Amino acid sequence: MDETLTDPRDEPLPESLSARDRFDKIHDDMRSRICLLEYPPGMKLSETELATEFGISRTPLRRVLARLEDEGLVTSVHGVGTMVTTMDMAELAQVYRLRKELVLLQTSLDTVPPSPALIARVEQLLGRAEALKSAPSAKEFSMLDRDMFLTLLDLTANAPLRLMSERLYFRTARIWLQQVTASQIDLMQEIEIYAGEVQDILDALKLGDLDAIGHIRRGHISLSFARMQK
Amino acid sequence: MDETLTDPRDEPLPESLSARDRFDKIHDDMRSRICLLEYPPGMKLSETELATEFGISRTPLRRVLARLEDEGLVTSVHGVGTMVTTMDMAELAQVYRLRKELVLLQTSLDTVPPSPALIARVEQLLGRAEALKSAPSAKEFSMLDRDMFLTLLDLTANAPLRLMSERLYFRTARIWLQQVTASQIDLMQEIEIYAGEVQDILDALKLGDLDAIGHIRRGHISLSFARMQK
DNA sequence: TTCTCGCAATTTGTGCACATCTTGTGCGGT
DNA sequence: ACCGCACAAGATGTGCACAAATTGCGAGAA
Repeated sequence: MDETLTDPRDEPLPESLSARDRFDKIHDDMRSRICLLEYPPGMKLSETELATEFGISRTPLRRVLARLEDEGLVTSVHGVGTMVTTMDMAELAQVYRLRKELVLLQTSLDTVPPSPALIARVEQLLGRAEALKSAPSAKEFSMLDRDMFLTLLDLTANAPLRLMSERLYFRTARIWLQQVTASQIDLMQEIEIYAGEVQDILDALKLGDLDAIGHIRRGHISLSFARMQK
Repeated sequence: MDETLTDPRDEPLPESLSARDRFDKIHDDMRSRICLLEYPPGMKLSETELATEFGISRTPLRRVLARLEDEGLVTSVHGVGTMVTTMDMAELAQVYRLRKELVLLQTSLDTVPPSPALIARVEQLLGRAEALKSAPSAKEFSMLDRDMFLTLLDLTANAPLRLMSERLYFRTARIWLQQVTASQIDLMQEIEIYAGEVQDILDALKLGDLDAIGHIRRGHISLSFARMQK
């Protein structure tokens, strides 16, 4: 691995953020790394290494790890280490069953009518989905799915629902990506199906039929999990 | 306030728990204090005072506060302090609307048939409810409602659903208690209604009709919130 | 009197050294 | 050769001192 002590990715880090902003940034970064399998399940994370990499001390980094542990992405054991969690099928099934229900609530509870800006964002996402057909990439696909999820989350104004849905999503996203990477799912087929789903959602958005969106997504989650199990 | 430096309540604390157990114990304790209005909304909490009271240093206590902040029970601001959060009606309404939906899932998603032990526990709770009629106490009522909630949570085996429902419950319980204490709700009336609800739930439990329980509870949550608003 | 500026007190956030716990390894006995 | 125990290495957990940030108070000028 490389020798850079400062964060080597993205922005050159504006060097003066509030403590809270620093925390959020590092948390999102770590979560992203875990969900994109940069830190695969079972991997041991070193507090001191991560601290020096982010240019902070162990104390604030431990707060990030504590939150990731609350979210179920890592587990820390005294004297042993901090490991990225894994998930068995039974646990995964529980999360998927719950997500299937919550996705309906996302388009029926405290909904906000889709703004033109939101529709434009989905159109952009559709473009990315179409582009993936000619250049398949599991990681790009995963990022697209994440952006799509976060975009559609704006359809509900119910803050607790948004928070819980987000946590559940980030809990399972990496497992799905892992299955794809292990070729247990045919990537090209998934992309085709996904592009079709985005198109359907976009049509429903333009019609303002939020209920339809909920059921489209529910069906997609259900089938996606079914394909994972086979 | 008194001068005791060690935890004055419950057990004499077995003095040697694992770090994780200590954390959980202090967290549950703090959450309980907040939900029973011992620490009312807006109250400023002192890290150093709490640390000395629990007989630990600020470092592990800060971890507890961080988790409570994640759960939305307190907020910490650099240079200002840590305050117990308050909730406006709009936010409260969002949580209640979501809880109304989740309570249905609790008796329809990954359900486990009610064990005789669980039924016996509910029968005990019914006894407590009846006893409250002759000796009304807002705090006792709140603790009864909490125990009832946690007991019925055993009807679902879906771990993520259990976790989320629990967090949402502890988020609103104190606000409800606050309204009762402020006499904006007639305590005696609430107890009567509640005892009736427990009886209905018990009957449904004995029949194994979980779906009925979901709708009984949903109705109760809905009406309870309606009475709060008036 | 009133407004403004600045300092001091208080509180949370951070860095670092040390305590505690687990695990692997190697030595010695059987 | 094998089993067991003790110790060392390395990880997380804790305590403490200091840094950073906000707020309130008070002195001084207009």
